[in-house]
Amino acid sequence: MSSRKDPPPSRRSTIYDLAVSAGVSPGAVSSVLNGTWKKRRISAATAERVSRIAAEQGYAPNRQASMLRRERSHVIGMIVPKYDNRYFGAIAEQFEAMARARDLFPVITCTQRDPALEYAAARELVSYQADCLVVTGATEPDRIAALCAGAGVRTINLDLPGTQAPSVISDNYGGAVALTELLLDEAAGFGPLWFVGGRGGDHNTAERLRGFRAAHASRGLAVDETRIVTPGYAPGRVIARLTELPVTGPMGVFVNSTITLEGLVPWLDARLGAANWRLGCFDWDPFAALLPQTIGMAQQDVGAMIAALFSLIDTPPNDADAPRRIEVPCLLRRPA
Amino acid sequence: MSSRKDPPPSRRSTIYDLAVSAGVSPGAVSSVLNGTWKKRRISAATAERVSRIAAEQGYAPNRQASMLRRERSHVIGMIVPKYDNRYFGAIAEQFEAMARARDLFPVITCTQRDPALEYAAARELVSYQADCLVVTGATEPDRIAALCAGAGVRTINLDLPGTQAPSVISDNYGGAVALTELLLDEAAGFGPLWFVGGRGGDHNTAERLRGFRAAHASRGLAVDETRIVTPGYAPGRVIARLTELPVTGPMGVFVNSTITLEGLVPWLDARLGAANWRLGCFDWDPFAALLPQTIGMAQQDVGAMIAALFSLIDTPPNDADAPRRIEVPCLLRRPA
DNA sequence: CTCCCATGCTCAACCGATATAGCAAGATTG
DNA sequence: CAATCTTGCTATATCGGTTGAGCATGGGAG
Repeated sequence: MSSRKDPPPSRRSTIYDLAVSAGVSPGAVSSVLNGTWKKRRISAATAERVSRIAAEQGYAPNRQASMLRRERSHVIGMIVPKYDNRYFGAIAEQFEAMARARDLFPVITCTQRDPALEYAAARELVSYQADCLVVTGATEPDRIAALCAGAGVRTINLDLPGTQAPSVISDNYGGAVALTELLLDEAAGFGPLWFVGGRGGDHNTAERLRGFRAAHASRGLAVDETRIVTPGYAPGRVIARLTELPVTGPMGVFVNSTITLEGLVPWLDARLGAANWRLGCFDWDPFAALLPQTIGMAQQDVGAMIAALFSLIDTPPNDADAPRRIEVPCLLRRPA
Repeated sequence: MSSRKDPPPSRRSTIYDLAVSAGVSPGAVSSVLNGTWKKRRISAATAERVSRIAAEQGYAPNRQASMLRRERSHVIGMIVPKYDNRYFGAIAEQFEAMARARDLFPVITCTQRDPALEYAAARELVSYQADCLVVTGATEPDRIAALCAGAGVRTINLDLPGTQAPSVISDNYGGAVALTELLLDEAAGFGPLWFVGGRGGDHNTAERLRGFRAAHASRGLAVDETRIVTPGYAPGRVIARLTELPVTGPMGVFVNSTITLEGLVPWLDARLGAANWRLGCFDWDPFAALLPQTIGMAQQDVGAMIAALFSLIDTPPNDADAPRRIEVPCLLRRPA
């Protein structure tokens, strides 16, 4: 029959309830449920009985109490700017999966590219006793690193590097060289290349621009400096700047993010006609890859980046004075 | 000079440290920092002094300790299937933003469309004492609702409805009617429409199919049952099924998700040629909207859905026996 | 001058799990 | 048969905030 009505339905059960049901002490219950029972010399029979009763009552341990007492919380935090593109989406998904595989509890929070929110979110995650915080694409990673250092929380930067903590980033330079060379090959008839999107001060944009220039230099080609347009990633700002410039005729464009591309495509189609421009984009999107103008996309290797990230997390930071920087090569994707 | 070396750098400071620094009791510090100091008759002067010292020492409260003692944790959990499309990305972002605006701590976890992981993640969030759990696009929402009911945690279903808890979903029927009518208008020359993607048993697919049929019926058109292909959302399975069918000539396709579409586009382009097919898609993606074959997209109104979700969260569930279902109209988007 | 109340705090008992120290009973050894 | 070891547990302090109860002090009323 249904013995489902026995436990008080209002409050969730604790190890004390289980202890009463099982006729043992709360300490014994605790050690059974957290797997330390062999070390604590609880008999297999008792362990089995307690586990069974816990399962029957649908017991779920109170992590707050557990974390309060334990040394490490097993929470691993991540802040991420947005979920509106495949790159950060993949980062979040794979980070979660790898964290779970290590029995860590991942807490990801999205900061909307807002520096104040980035900092506030980092504070929150410190309050939640995260053992480690992964700072993704942050505008001021070092400020967050300082905050966490004060609280004894490890930080690792992802996507954009910092100087106070180890960083895992893409080889933006190499990816940009490859993408630029592809554009120079395939969009040769579309005039000197444009470089569109990103912030000038931003490390990734600077590196990609360096690659863009290097690819030109290696072919003895000059870069048209008036065609470098980096007023930010937001399409609105990019288009506003482009509108001020004499944009006519065929265009070959190195687009610095899918976010920028999203607004750029309809604008260029309207301005030039669909046949009169070609693009290469840093970052990959499956539908953007299918656009007739797309020549190639530099896909950041999220799998390798997250693997590198966890290799840093797993190995203790033996030299505090030399924050490492790991650069992961990009994958150049071309339409099928 | 730098008084930064005074506190022990190893451990983070607690209210007890602050109490010593400020010359008051830990209880007073607590009430100052959590805003209950007026009610507890702490003087403004003391409150200010304590706050200042806390800020100076970079104090961050231990949420675990706080949650352990408090009645409500202020944690609000969400499980979400994937981050690889705009729909769930927008859901996650807007959920976070609204939760934060209410001073709740959102914890979102991604379950990879895996029923076992959905259940495990829900258990975890119960262990983290979430006050409320939002179950998004779950295959077995009622199983999770039962789990949470046993622990006294409220649940609300999102995207896919359940019977044990209130649900906020799109008006899939209405959206499908509108999208089908658009296809019947604009892809009239492409033969009887196909309906591709989704699981037959899935509530959303069933509703969209109902809308698809209704739009045909209202024009006196017959639906070709052999052209309804719903072996799941994964492009691989859809293409495998299509490959068995006599797919030739022009096609007009109602695509049941951007995930399906992602694999379908290159396949149809290769099979039919880019000019010989048209699509309407349930769910929106900015780049998919730019494909030359796209006639329209039914965009689920995430803003309205999340608003409805929080209206349910904010209002107590007065009638436990009648779980409400809120259906939010979709937005029909057409290429510019 | 006493009574009463408001003010501004302190005290201490929690919340639930963890971990160290230790106790009782039986098995083994000399 | 005492001494020692092993087994299988219990008792309890602790993690860091929170919160109801309560204790001084000072001002005003009677």
